[in-house]
Amino acid sequence: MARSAAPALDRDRLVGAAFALLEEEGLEGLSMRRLAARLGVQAPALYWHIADKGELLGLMAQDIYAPAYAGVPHAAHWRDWLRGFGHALRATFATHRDGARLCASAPAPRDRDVADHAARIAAPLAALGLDQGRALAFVASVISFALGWASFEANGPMHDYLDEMLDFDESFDIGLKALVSGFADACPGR
Amino acid sequence: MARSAAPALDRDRLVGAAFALLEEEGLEGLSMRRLAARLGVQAPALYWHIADKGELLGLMAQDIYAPAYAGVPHAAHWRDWLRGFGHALRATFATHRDGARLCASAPAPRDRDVADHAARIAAPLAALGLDQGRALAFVASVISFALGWASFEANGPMHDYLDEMLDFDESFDIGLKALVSGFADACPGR
DNA sequence: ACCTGAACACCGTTCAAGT
DNA sequence: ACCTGAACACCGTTCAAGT
Repeated sequence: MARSAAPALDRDRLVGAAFALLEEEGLEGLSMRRLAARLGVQAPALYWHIADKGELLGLMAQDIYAPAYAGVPHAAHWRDWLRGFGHALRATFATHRDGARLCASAPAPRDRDVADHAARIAAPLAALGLDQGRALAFVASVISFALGWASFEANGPMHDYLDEMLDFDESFDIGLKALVSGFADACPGR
Repeated sequence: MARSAAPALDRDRLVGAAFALLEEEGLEGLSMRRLAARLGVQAPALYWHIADKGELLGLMAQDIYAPAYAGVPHAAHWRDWLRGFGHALRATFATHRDGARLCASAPAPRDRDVADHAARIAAPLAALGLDQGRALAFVASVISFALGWASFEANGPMHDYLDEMLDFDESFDIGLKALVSGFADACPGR
């Protein structure tokens, strides 16, 4: 009953090593060949487990976004939830080197059930009384802002000067607060 | 008095051809070798006119941003100016294929006088009564939002679904309005 | 089922050498 | 001053072949 040896690789080991490589070398250093070398394997071996580099980036992006959704503290109002989500996004982008750039360049997942995905994303806001249309629009706005801010902070055209002039954390907070409280105008009633 | 022939290349021709190539092939197709081929020249010739690909991307990013600043309609209030700027940014990102991705990935210019640059950016808002600190923070927020929105729209994790659910132009407008009107809270007095 | 070896069609960049 | 030829050190990906 000798079973054959377990495969050396699987998707989890692959993605894990990719994150380690990203941390050490940054996004430009994240090549399939280097990843293979770190795993003690030849580059083509990776293609048994994933279709192409785009899929790898997509898996990594999911792992970056996931804790942001999971990490939003309980909120009594959808505005509080959005603010919490914005801060969680900023934190998760900061956790991984080049995290925002990776998420911006990762292709959208192919096979995912997008309707289901969108429903899950809108769910926390729907539970707080927001219709799905507005919920998605607001979430999209907050993600865009956080994503854009991280890109801008990393290498925007006036980074050097802003670095002296501005507290990035505080200014992000101001922008996020403004964005979310401004959503009130787009909501009837309250 | 026979003068030597004019050089075949200069920075303007180079950047112009780069934009044409970008339009046809997208950001992944914008390689130094293809650019050289389109100009009827060998790749190393490009390096006489620019230091590296980063500099080329930086020049292109400037040409993308510039009309956004120039195209903001006259405004009586800094909030109107910011909204106009946001729409101008969205328009200019849409004008060039992969415009936002290019701007997000272009390295910051090296030699520029950043203090002067920032002062010029803040100037229209300063003329409308805003202090430079807030002016920069607000401009940074609007750029981040527009940049992030364009990235998100291009290949965000829920693009396919949003495409059916959401009018991107309208939702951008809602987000921009929310952001700008929310800045009132960060301003004392009015 | 899972991985290797060799190859294909590319990159950005450097540098001596030509004119 | 401006450009070529040849090279270096890489890429992502495919595919027959091995085990």
